[in-house]
Amino acid sequence: MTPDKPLRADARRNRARILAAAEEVFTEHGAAASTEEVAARAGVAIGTVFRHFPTKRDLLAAIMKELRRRLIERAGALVADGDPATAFYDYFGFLVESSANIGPVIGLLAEEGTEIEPGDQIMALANAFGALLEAAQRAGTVRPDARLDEVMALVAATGHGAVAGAWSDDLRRRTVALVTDALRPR
Amino acid sequence: MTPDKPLRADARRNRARILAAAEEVFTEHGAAASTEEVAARAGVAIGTVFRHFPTKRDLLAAIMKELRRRLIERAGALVADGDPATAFYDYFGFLVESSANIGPVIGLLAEEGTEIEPGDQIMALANAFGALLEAAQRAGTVRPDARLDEVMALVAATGHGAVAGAWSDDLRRRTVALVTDALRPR
DNA sequence: TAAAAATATGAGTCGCGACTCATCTTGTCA
DNA sequence: TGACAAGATGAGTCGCGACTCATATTTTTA
Repeated sequence: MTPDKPLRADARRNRARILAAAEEVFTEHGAAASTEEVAARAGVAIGTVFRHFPTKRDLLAAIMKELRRRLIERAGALVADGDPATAFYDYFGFLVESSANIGPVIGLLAEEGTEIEPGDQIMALANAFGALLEAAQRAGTVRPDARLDEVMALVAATGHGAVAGAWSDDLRRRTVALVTDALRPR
Repeated sequence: MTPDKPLRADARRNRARILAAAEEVFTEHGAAASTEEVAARAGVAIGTVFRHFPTKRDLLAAIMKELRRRLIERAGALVADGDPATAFYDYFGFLVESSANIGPVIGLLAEEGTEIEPGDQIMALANAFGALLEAAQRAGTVRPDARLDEVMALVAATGHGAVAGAWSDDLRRRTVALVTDALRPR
């Protein structure tokens, strides 16, 4: 992987700027924002954006990949040195909040129909989250019959709701509390 | 309200056809589907669509209004002659399933930024749902501290998740069960 | 039933946004 | 430092989809 020739210095810098700008722009205006705006925000000509990401989809995919990497990293950190009894719930809340970033992007991608990535990153995320879940179940803070797919569905749902519905911080907190309550043992 | 002159017979028929076609098309392909496709499906020229709904947004709004009307109607029916102990949960499930229709439409509308309707229909829905909630709380099947806004947030969340994530029927059922579990008294 | 009014038609306009390419600029390396 | 290749530039192309309007058709009404 990544045996690609090393980029020239300015190219590397521009690529990073574009990614950062794109994340901002798409988070603000949704994935329908124009590539031109990304270029402007990055302080770069539009041709440069297309040199690095031949397609708008490629650009979106790159952002998603980066976001997922961060999510997985965080999960890894929690697995390594979080308190098993609470790490799961911490991560749950973290994921829901992150959805505010991922949400709009996923939205359009889903609408456009095609799949983005050959799932190994998704698998990595699922594995990490699964580890947190099991640890919490062993620690007795999550009901033992809760399955990973259900829990992930809950995260996705709550995240989407938080994004689409523009919930207040307070409402989001209470809703997450209610949802995670469903996962606690009786 | 609606003091509008009576439409000509063919106009009334076409308007209905367009609405039906639009609901189908937007449900299938999301709100990004073209107006031309709606016209084709309705068996009508594109100009006719724009005569009835001067803007694509108007068309979407009309569909939303119709959907909401149905939701409210159903709630009213349940308030009138459902079992208070279970009607709330029935309606919860009904709403989540309906989201499969509403979801994509809401999505784009939210993304486009503007509000759709001066909320009285929303209020009517909230009131009806609130009545079901209170009845269930009196009947002791919903925890007394659950607030209406939280419950609506849960519905929205689960609905969105179900749409965006393309959950299987089974997964959706289990997830709804998990969520509604959070609402049962301990 | 014939004029008048309402409605339907669909080719055409317009703007926008993804993507290209001929040309210019800059980093790299001997 | 010079020359060459990698990269940057941005005006221009292309397609698509929302919306218009002159003309044709249908319903209504007197």
